[in-house]
Amino acid sequence: MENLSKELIGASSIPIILSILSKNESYGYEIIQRIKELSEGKINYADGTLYPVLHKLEKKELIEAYWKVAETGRRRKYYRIKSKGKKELAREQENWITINTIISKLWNIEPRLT
Amino acid sequence: MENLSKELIGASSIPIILSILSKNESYGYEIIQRIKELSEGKINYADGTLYPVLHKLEKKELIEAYWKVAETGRRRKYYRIKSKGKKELAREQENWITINTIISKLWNIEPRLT
DNA sequence: TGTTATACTTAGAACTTCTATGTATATTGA
DNA sequence: TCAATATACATAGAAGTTCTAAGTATAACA
Repeated sequence: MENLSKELIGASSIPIILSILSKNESYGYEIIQRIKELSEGKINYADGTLYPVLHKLEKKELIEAYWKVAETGRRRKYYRIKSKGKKELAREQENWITINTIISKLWNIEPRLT
Repeated sequence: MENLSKELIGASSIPIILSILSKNESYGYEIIQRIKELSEGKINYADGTLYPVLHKLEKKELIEAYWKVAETGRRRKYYRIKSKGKKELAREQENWITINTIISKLWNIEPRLT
Protein backbone atom coordinates (compact mmCIF):
# COMPACT_ATOMS: atom_id res chain seq x y z
CA MET A 1 0.00 0.00 0.00
CA GLU A 2 1.83 3.04 -1.33
CA ASN A 3 3.52 5.15 1.32
CA LEU A 4 1.00 5.30 4.14
CA SER A 5 1.93 3.22 7.14
CA LYS A 6 0.14 -0.04 7.64
CA GLU A 7 -0.64 0.84 11.23
CA LEU A 8 -2.47 4.01 10.30
CA ILE A 9 -4.35 2.33 7.52
CA GLY A 10 -5.30 -0.46 9.87
CA ALA A 11 -6.46 1.92 12.55
CA SER A 12 -8.52 3.97 10.15
CA SER A 13 -10.08 1.25 8.04
CA ILE A 14 -12.96 0.40 10.34
CA PRO A 15 -14.09 3.99 10.98
CA ILE A 16 -13.74 4.71 7.27
CA ILE A 17 -15.77 1.67 6.20
CA LEU A 18 -18.45 2.32 8.80
CA SER A 19 -18.62 5.95 7.72
CA ILE A 20 -19.09 5.01 4.09
CA LEU A 21 -21.81 2.54 4.98
CA SER A 22 -23.50 5.04 7.29
CA LYS A 23 -24.25 7.15 4.22
CA ASN A 24 -25.23 4.46 1.73
CA GLU A 25 -25.42 0.75 1.44
CA SER A 26 -22.55 -0.51 -0.61
CA TYR A 27 -20.61 -3.60 -1.62
CA GLY A 28 -16.99 -4.62 -1.33
CA TYR A 29 -15.75 -3.68 -4.72
CA GLU A 30 -17.40 -0.27 -4.59
CA ILE A 31 -16.01 0.43 -1.12
CA ILE A 32 -12.50 -0.24 -2.38
CA GLN A 33 -13.03 2.23 -5.23
CA ARG A 34 -14.54 4.80 -2.91
CA ILE A 35 -11.59 4.66 -0.52
CA LYS A 36 -9.17 4.95 -3.39
CA GLU A 37 -11.05 7.99 -4.60
CA LEU A 38 -11.31 9.64 -1.17
CA SER A 39 -7.61 9.14 -0.56
CA GLU A 40 -6.64 10.32 -4.03
CA GLY A 41 -5.10 6.97 -4.77
CA LYS A 42 -3.06 6.79 -1.59
CA ILE A 43 -5.02 3.94 -0.08
CA ASN A 44 -5.56 1.05 -2.41
CA TYR A 45 -7.01 -1.93 -0.62
CA ALA A 46 -6.44 -5.28 -2.21
CA ASP A 47 -9.74 -7.15 -2.43
CA GLY A 48 -8.28 -9.93 -0.32
CA THR A 49 -7.63 -7.38 2.38
CA LEU A 50 -10.98 -5.66 2.46
CA TYR A 51 -13.34 -8.61 2.25
CA PRO A 52 -12.11 -10.24 5.45
CA VAL A 53 -12.62 -6.92 7.23
CA LEU A 54 -16.21 -6.82 6.03
CA HIS A 55 -16.69 -10.39 7.22
CA LYS A 56 -15.31 -9.46 10.60
CA LEU A 57 -17.64 -6.49 10.91
CA GLU A 58 -20.54 -8.69 9.91
CA LYS A 59 -19.62 -11.28 12.51
CA LYS A 60 -19.55 -8.55 15.14
CA GLU A 61 -23.00 -7.48 13.94
CA LEU A 62 -21.92 -3.97 13.12
CA ILE A 63 -23.08 -4.42 9.53
CA GLU A 64 -25.31 -6.89 7.70
CA ALA A 65 -25.21 -8.31 4.21
CA TYR A 66 -27.61 -9.38 1.53
CA TRP A 67 -27.19 -10.49 -2.05
CA LYS A 68 -28.58 -8.39 -4.83
CA VAL A 69 -28.44 -8.73 -8.59
CA ALA A 70 -27.44 -5.46 -10.19
CA GLU A 71 -28.99 -4.11 -13.41
CA THR A 72 -25.85 -5.35 -15.10
CA GLY A 73 -26.83 -8.89 -14.21
CA ARG A 74 -23.89 -9.23 -11.87
CA ARG A 75 -24.51 -10.34 -8.33
CA ARG A 76 -23.20 -8.26 -5.50
CA LYS A 77 -23.13 -8.62 -1.76
CA TYR A 78 -24.46 -5.39 -0.31
CA TYR A 79 -23.68 -4.30 3.20
CA ARG A 80 -25.68 -1.95 5.38
CA ILE A 81 -24.78 -0.57 8.77
CA LYS A 82 -26.68 -1.82 11.83
CA SER A 83 -27.49 0.23 14.91
CA LYS A 84 -24.67 -1.47 16.77
CA GLY A 85 -22.39 -0.30 13.97
CA LYS A 86 -23.60 3.26 14.30
CA LYS A 87 -22.78 3.22 17.99
CA GLU A 88 -19.38 1.78 17.24
CA LEU A 89 -18.78 4.48 14.68
CA ALA A 90 -19.62 7.16 17.23
CA ARG A 91 -17.14 5.60 19.64
CA GLU A 92 -14.47 5.48 16.98
CA GLN A 93 -15.05 9.12 16.19
CA GLU A 94 -14.54 10.05 19.82
CA ASN A 95 -11.35 8.00 19.96
CA TRP A 96 -10.08 9.68 16.86
CA ILE A 97 -10.71 13.08 18.34
CA THR A 98 -8.94 12.13 21.55
CA ILE A 99 -5.81 10.98 19.75
CA ASN A 100 -5.91 14.00 17.52
CA THR A 101 -6.00 16.25 20.53
CA ILE A 102 -2.93 14.61 22.01
CA ILE A 103 -1.05 14.77 18.75
CA SER A 104 -2.06 18.36 18.24
CA LYS A 105 -0.63 19.27 21.62
CA LEU A 106 2.66 17.62 20.72
CA TRP A 107 2.84 19.17 17.30
CA ASN A 108 1.65 22.57 18.44
CA ILE A 109 -1.21 22.57 16.04
CA GLU A 110 -4.71 23.48 16.96
CA PRO A 111 -7.00 20.50 16.61
CA ARG A 112 -10.10 20.92 14.54
CA LEU A 113 -11.55 17.43 14.74
CA THR A 114 -13.60 18.36 17.78
CA MET B 1 -5.99 0.17 27.92
CA GLU B 2 -9.06 2.08 29.02
CA ASN B 3 -11.48 2.80 26.21
CA LEU B 4 -9.28 3.84 23.32
CA SER B 5 -8.98 1.23 20.63
CA LYS B 6 -5.80 -0.77 20.47
CA GLU B 7 -5.45 -0.08 16.78
CA LEU B 8 -5.44 3.68 17.26
CA ILE B 9 -3.06 3.49 20.17
CA GLY B 10 -0.80 1.27 18.13
CA ALA B 11 -0.88 3.58 15.15
CA SER B 12 -0.17 6.65 17.23
CA SER B 13 2.46 5.32 19.59
CA ILE B 14 5.45 5.73 17.32
CA PRO B 15 4.70 9.29 16.22
CA ILE B 16 3.92 10.19 19.83
CA ILE B 17 7.15 8.70 21.19
CA LEU B 18 9.25 10.27 18.45
CA SER B 19 7.57 13.62 19.08
CA ILE B 20 8.33 13.46 22.78
CA LEU B 21 11.94 12.57 22.11
CA SER B 22 12.25 15.27 19.47
CA LYS B 23 11.75 17.83 22.24
CA ASN B 24 13.86 16.30 25.00
CA GLU B 25 15.85 13.22 25.71
CA SER B 26 13.89 10.97 28.00
CA TYR B 27 13.69 7.49 29.42
CA GLY B 28 11.05 4.78 29.37
CA TYR B 29 9.39 5.37 32.65
CA GLU B 30 9.16 9.11 32.07
CA ILE B 31 7.73 8.62 28.58
CA ILE B 32 4.96 6.48 30.02
CA GLN B 33 4.12 9.20 32.53
CA ARG B 34 4.24 11.88 29.87
CA ILE B 35 1.83 10.02 27.62
CA LYS B 36 -0.51 9.42 30.52
CA GLU B 37 -0.41 13.12 31.29
CA LEU B 38 -0.90 14.26 27.68
CA SER B 39 -3.84 11.92 27.26
CA GLU B 40 -5.37 12.86 30.58
CA GLY B 41 -5.09 9.31 31.76
CA LYS B 42 -6.67 7.77 28.70
CA ILE B 43 -3.51 6.10 27.48
CA ASN B 44 -1.70 4.17 30.12
CA TYR B 45 1.09 2.08 28.65
CA ALA B 46 2.21 -0.90 30.64
CA ASP B 47 5.97 -0.85 30.97
CA GLY B 48 6.14 -4.23 29.29
CA THR B 49 4.41 -2.67 26.32
CA LEU B 50 6.49 0.45 25.93
CA TYR B 51 9.99 -0.91 26.40
CA PRO B 52 9.84 -3.30 23.47
CA VAL B 53 8.69 -0.39 21.29
CA LEU B 54 11.72 1.62 22.35
CA HIS B 55 13.95 -1.35 21.59
CA LYS B 56 12.39 -1.64 18.17
CA LEU B 57 12.96 2.05 17.43
CA GLU B 58 16.53 1.70 18.61
CA LYS B 59 17.11 -1.28 16.36
CA LYS B 60 15.79 0.70 13.42
CA GLU B 61 18.20 3.47 14.38
CA LEU B 62 15.51 6.06 14.81
CA ILE B 63 16.63 6.67 18.38
CA GLU B 64 19.71 5.86 20.41
CA ALA B 65 20.22 5.01 24.05
CA TYR B 66 22.76 5.59 26.78
CA TRP B 67 22.81 4.85 30.49
CA LYS B 68 22.90 7.67 32.96
CA VAL B 69 22.82 7.76 36.73
CA ALA B 70 20.26 10.26 37.95
CA GLU B 71 20.83 12.58 40.92
CA THR B 72 18.68 10.18 42.87
CA GLY B 73 21.31 7.50 42.38
CA ARG B 74 18.99 5.48 40.20
CA ARG B 75 20.21 4.41 36.78
CA ARG B 76 18.15 5.20 33.75
CA LYS B 77 18.38 4.42 30.09
CA TYR B 78 17.99 7.67 28.22
CA TYR B 79 16.88 7.81 24.63
CA ARG B 80 17.53 10.57 22.14
CA ILE B 81 16.17 10.92 18.63
CA LYS B 82 18.54 10.44 15.69
CA SER B 83 18.33 12.22 12.37
CA LYS B 84 16.76 9.16 10.81
CA GLY B 85 14.11 9.36 13.51
CA LYS B 86 13.42 12.99 12.72
CA LYS B 87 12.86 12.11 9.10
CA GLU B 88 10.59 9.27 10.10
CA LEU B 89 8.65 11.62 12.36
CA ALA B 90 8.13 14.02 9.48
CA ARG B 91 6.84 11.17 7.34
CA GLU B 92 4.49 10.06 10.08
CA GLN B 93 3.17 13.58 10.42
CA GLU B 94 2.38 13.69 6.72
CA ASN B 95 0.63 10.33 6.93
CA TRP B 96 -1.41 11.52 9.84
CA ILE B 97 -2.50 14.59 7.95
CA THR B 98 -3.46 12.50 4.94
CA ILE B 99 -5.67 10.19 6.95
CA ASN B 100 -7.15 13.12 8.81
CA THR B 101 -8.08 14.73 5.54
CA ILE B 102 -9.90 11.62 4.38
CA ILE B 103 -11.72 11.23 7.65
CA SER B 104 -12.63 14.89 7.69
CA LYS B 105 -14.22 14.54 4.28
CA LEU B 106 -16.28 11.62 5.47
CA TRP B 107 -17.32 13.27 8.69
CA ASN B 108 -17.93 16.65 7.11
CA ILE B 109 -15.49 18.36 9.37
CA GLU B 110 -12.87 20.76 8.20
CA PRO B 111 -9.41 19.39 8.83
CA ARG B 112 -7.01 21.56 10.73
CA LEU B 113 -4.02 19.26 10.97
CA THR B 114 -2.57 20.71 7.81
C1' DT C 1 -12.80 -14.93 -28.41
C1' DG C 2 -9.23 -13.44 -25.54
C1' DT C 3 -8.34 -9.90 -22.17
C1' DT C 4 -9.66 -6.90 -18.68
C1' DA C 5 -12.70 -5.38 -15.12
C1' DT C 6 -15.95 -6.62 -11.89
C1' DA C 7 -17.07 -9.40 -7.73
C1' DC C 8 -16.34 -12.42 -3.98
C1' DT C 9 -13.91 -16.18 -0.90
C1' DT C 10 -10.51 -18.18 2.31
C1' DA C 11 -6.34 -20.90 4.15
C1' DG C 12 -2.63 -20.03 6.43
C1' DA C 13 1.95 -17.43 6.17
C1' DA C 14 3.82 -13.59 8.23
C1' DC C 15 3.96 -10.34 11.47
C1' DT C 16 2.98 -7.67 15.76
C1' DT C 17 1.74 -6.80 20.30
C1' DC C 18 1.08 -7.44 24.95
C1' DT C 19 0.88 -10.31 29.09
C1' DA C 20 3.22 -12.22 32.54
C1' DT C 21 7.12 -12.65 34.96
C1' DG C 22 11.55 -11.49 36.44
C1' DT C 23 15.27 -8.31 38.43
C1' DA C 24 16.77 -4.35 41.15
C1' DT C 25 16.80 -0.16 44.03
C1' DA C 26 14.98 4.23 46.10
C1' DT C 27 11.44 6.31 48.78
C1' DT C 28 7.86 6.68 52.02
C1' DG C 29 5.47 6.02 56.03
C1' DA C 30 3.94 3.24 59.84
C1' DT D 1 13.41 -0.56 60.81
C1' DC D 2 11.03 -2.78 57.68
C1' DA D 3 7.07 -3.35 54.69
C1' DA D 4 4.89 -1.35 50.98
C1' DT D 5 5.10 1.37 47.10
C1' DA D 6 7.18 3.73 43.26
C1' DT D 7 10.74 3.85 40.15
C1' DA D 8 13.25 1.50 36.33
C1' DC D 9 14.23 -1.90 32.96
C1' DA D 10 14.11 -6.62 30.36
C1' DT D 11 12.12 -10.40 27.55
C1' DA D 12 10.00 -15.13 26.25
C1' DG D 13 6.40 -16.56 24.07
C1' DA D 14 1.15 -16.54 24.13
C1' DA D 15 -2.33 -14.51 21.65
C1' DG D 16 -3.89 -12.07 18.17
C1' DT D 17 -4.30 -9.77 13.55
C1' DT D 18 -3.60 -8.89 8.80
C1' DC D 19 -2.50 -9.69 4.29
C1' DT D 20 -0.83 -12.56 0.48
C1' DA D 21 -1.77 -15.71 -2.72
C1' DA D 22 -4.65 -18.60 -4.96
C1' DG D 23 -9.05 -19.71 -6.36
C1' DT D 24 -13.96 -19.17 -8.62
C1' DA D 25 -17.12 -16.79 -11.69
C1' DT D 26 -19.12 -13.61 -15.07
C1' DA D 27 -19.74 -9.18 -17.70
C1' DA D 28 -17.78 -5.96 -20.88
C1' DC D 29 -14.95 -4.80 -24.43
C1' DA D 30 -11.75 -4.75 -28.22
